[in-house]
Amino acid sequence: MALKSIRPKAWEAIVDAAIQLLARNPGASMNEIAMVAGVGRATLYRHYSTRDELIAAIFEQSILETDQAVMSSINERMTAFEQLDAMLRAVIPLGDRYHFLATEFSTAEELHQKYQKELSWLADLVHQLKLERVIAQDVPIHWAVAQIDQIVWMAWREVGEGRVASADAPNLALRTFTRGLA
Amino acid sequence: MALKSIRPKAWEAIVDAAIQLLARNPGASMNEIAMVAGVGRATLYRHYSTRDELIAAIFEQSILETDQAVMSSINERMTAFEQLDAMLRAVIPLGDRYHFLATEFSTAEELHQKYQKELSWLADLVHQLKLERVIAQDVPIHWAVAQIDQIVWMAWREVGEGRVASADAPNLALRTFTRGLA
DNA sequence: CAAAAACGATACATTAATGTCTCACTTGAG
DNA sequence: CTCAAGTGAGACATTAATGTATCGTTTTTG
Repeated sequence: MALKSIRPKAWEAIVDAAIQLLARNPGASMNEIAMVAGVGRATLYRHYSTRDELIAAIFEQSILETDQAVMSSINERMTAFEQLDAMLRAVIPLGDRYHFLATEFSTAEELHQKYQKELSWLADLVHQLKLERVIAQDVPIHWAVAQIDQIVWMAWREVGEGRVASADAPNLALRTFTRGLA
Repeated sequence: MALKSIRPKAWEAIVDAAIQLLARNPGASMNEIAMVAGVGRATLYRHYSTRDELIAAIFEQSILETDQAVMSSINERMTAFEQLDAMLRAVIPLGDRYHFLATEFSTAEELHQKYQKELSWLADLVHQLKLERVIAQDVPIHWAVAQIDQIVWMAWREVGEGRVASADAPNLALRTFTRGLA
């Protein structure tokens, strides 16, 4: 039963293509997505019968992947600072997926709640970073959370454009977040 | 001849509404824009006969306003650091306009060149900030420029959402840029 | 006040995307 | 090999946005 399929399953290719396109251009059409996924438009609709359904699937997938990446790179014995470091290293390569969450696509209530849960995790991390004196007390939590979002997306993009080596990106991001560019 | 019109001219209301909407949602329709501008859809088309034309006008207007705001708040005798400070104070209230530039809307060649000119101004500023030792030498210029873009947009948004006082925003932004959140 | 310009509302053609459906073909499991 | 499931191509209806045109009314200007 193992080694079933050499090439990726259709729905994986579709979700990948959709994330890739929609993260950069939220108006991308189903046609474009199907083409980039290397799949007929009809097939796309067989898997996700509406656009909203596709977006919900992407959302779910994005949360799953980033969550998994973060959780498997973190353990209880780490300081908050070490967790931030690990989190950046794990998540920056998934920058497009991460950014898809940050842009809060659909207005569906269920998705919104899952997203809020993710955000509150980040807010907790920021709170602990304050306790560890990594972050100053007077920085608004929302500001710090937003800054993390932006830096992850920036790092992913700069790597994608070839302006920063992928090995350097997490260091640059962590340093920019804590110490700024000075 | 003075005191001609009490209420703002139509094209101003249109451009304002368009910037406001398109900065948040690049897919906003001409209908929405007209409604928010408090103007009939036909009137919108009388002023800007295509969507692209409207976008070009917004682009031009955004460059004009931000350029003007920056230039009138800066003089030759300032250090680069002081210029950065002044620039943030001047530009953050225009965050939506600024962000409109940063997202590089249309693919028209002429617009792209004007935008590049703006970017190179920023790159120069970053270069001087390095000479003044405000920014570390090993930070990629693109990274610093992108970080300024993001911080301006973040600051404007946080003020708009009421999470940060408008008086605090420029300080927070400047500090985050140079010293990070530590 | 009177002519001219601008406006709102509305109808209309056009275009592009969405979502449905059918049919012929490929592929994989038994 | 054979059958069933999945696929690609494409026709089709529907919907929403774009852009054009007309008409009666309001606003401005001289």
